[in-house]
Amino acid sequence: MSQASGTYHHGDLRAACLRAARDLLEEDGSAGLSLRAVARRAGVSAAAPYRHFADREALVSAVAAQGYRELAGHLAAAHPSPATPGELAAVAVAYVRFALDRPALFRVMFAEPCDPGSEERVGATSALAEYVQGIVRGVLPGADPDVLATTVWALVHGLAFLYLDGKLDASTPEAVADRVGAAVHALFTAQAKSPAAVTG
Amino acid sequence: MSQASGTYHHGDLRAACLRAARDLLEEDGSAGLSLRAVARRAGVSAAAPYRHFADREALVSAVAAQGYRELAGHLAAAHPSPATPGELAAVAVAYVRFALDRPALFRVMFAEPCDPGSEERVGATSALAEYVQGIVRGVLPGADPDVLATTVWALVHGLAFLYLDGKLDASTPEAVADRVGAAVHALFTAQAKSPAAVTG
DNA sequence: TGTACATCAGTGAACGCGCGTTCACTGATGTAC
DNA sequence: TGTACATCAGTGAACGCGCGTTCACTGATGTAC
Repeated sequence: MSQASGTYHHGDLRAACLRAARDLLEEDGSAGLSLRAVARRAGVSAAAPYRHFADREALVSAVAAQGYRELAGHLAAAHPSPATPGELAAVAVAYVRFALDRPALFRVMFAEPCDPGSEERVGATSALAEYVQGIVRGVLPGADPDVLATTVWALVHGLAFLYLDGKLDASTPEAVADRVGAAVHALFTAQAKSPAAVTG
Repeated sequence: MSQASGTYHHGDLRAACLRAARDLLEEDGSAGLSLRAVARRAGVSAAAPYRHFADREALVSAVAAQGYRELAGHLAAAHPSPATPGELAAVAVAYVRFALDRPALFRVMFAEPCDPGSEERVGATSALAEYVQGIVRGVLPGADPDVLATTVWALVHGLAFLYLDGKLDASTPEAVADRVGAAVHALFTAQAKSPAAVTG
């Protein structure tokens, strides 16, 4: 991914643009994410990115899609196939950590209604949704996986945003992990005892 | 608020600007929210808004603060002082409805880390946080209100975003209310049975 | 009640800026013979 | 192996645009005497 070996003229400009976009995002926020700024940072003329992206929108969608794939990778790394609430909590913590470590990217990923014109982006988001659903199905086979999966996702997603907005204390990784873990456990405790509460 | 009675030259331009900003937001998304567009829509010269807002940032913060106050009002209207999980669920549904009815405003409210320079905005957000905490304290006096309040808030907030992003079916108000209510009940069922799951 | 004056909300022209996008071009790469 | 040619990634100049913001101004309002 970062080898930049297959160079034509300049190198792999498409990858260089995506990298530049990621850097700009974390430095200046989404407002700084312009095609011209990306070209400047990649050391290339303003028109060069048009060889690889149809327009600004396409660049943004590609960045978001990359973010979705990275997020899925991080979740899998936290636990490849969680089967208990505790293991699922570890995945939840990884989700929130991802948001805290790449705040601007995370915001771009969820800032706009998903542009249905970007196949790459649509595919990446639905893959993530199915992945979350699969995890929940593994942890709690009895419940309606669709309903419960979105409930868990909502909880974790909401925690991520509240941390990002400074509403919760994110000063230490431990504090974050404790709170996220406790929240997930609370939900699954309820499910184990009375699944009808969510499925009914 | 919308009486526009105390007119000087043009009317209450400050209120007119806020209204124009709200309209633009829902029509064009946050990208369309420029000072010039607001002035145009209010039927006034491009420089006029500067009599009421220091800069664009101030206008955006004022819009967000107005949103926070409106949201608090909607929650209170759903139930003035919820004391049971069922009543709290009604408030949660109102929260999600607010987001679905004013998607662009909701996104502006939570799009950026709260600018600490805007007293109005900071005040409105912390008032909302305390309000949520107060509700949870009323519903479940035994638990640690801070921890549980943020957990509930996160769940509802996350549901709002997933609906906004089209990840959940928002086609009928009933479907939304059912899912939101079920999610809140799940969390509180767990709390009633084993509060240590969240507080510990 | 009438006049003189201070206040200040809104005007309109102008500034410099960075943006997205286009265009004819250049020059390195890869291919056919 | 060497030459001719097609391809196409990247150039650089240019376009028109809307933006935020400033400035000297105008003219209605409200106040002091």
